[in-house]
Amino acid sequence: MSRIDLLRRLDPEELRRLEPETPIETVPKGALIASPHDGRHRLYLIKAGSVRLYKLTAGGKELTVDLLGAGHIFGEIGTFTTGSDNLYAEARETSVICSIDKARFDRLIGEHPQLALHFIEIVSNRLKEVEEMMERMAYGSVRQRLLFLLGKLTDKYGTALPAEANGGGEPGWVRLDVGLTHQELAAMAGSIRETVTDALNALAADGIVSKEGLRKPLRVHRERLRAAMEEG
DNA sequence: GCATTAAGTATAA
DNA sequence: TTATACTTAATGC
Repeated sequence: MSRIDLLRRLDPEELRRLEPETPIETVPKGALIASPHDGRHRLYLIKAGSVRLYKLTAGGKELTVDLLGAGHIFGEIGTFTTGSDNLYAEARETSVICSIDKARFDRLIGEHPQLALHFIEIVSNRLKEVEEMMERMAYGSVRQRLLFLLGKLTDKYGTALPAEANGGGEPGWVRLDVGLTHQELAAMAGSIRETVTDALNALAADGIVSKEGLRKPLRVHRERLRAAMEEG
């Protein structure tokens, strides 16, 4: 959702100057990077790896809100935020995270006003995406919601698969290498595991997705997925 | 192995 | 569609 590197617009010289001021740390898989309780109001930039953002539901369960990869940003500084409050951020794999505090962010914005515009752009895109999600969630069937979710995830994390890599040598497949269980997909799509299992199997029967194997990445056929979403 | 977790199925509500 | 429950498959210790 925020697949834009906030700082990429700075010239290399600026970045070098900023380097010593923005702590870069390597966090191991499974580590908590930020939580609502740590009181660390910072903006985080993912240099490498991937991060899962989640919040706790009333029932105490974790609800995955978003998955982020290299170049994405998240966090909250002062009154600016890239998402809702009460978010936990967990490293899904060993990741390199760089963070910036409010004072430094403010100064950066002062020195590079274009960064503020860029920041707004990122937040706007996110808002747009969330509204689209709400619409789908409210009016679509589980199949539709799942298609939408898979589409989003595929756009963000899909890696194109060469035609030869597939059984029939068919082109157009994309590998979706997110370690999400049916359980998690269900929570994200507002359904339950069993229904997602069925829906996913139905999609597989329709040739929209295909399984590489149990507990292996899913493959998604972008065009057919788009077409299936059109069908309402 | 044995326990734990994920996924697949079945059946009732 | 969802809830409940049971089976089967993988994975980690």
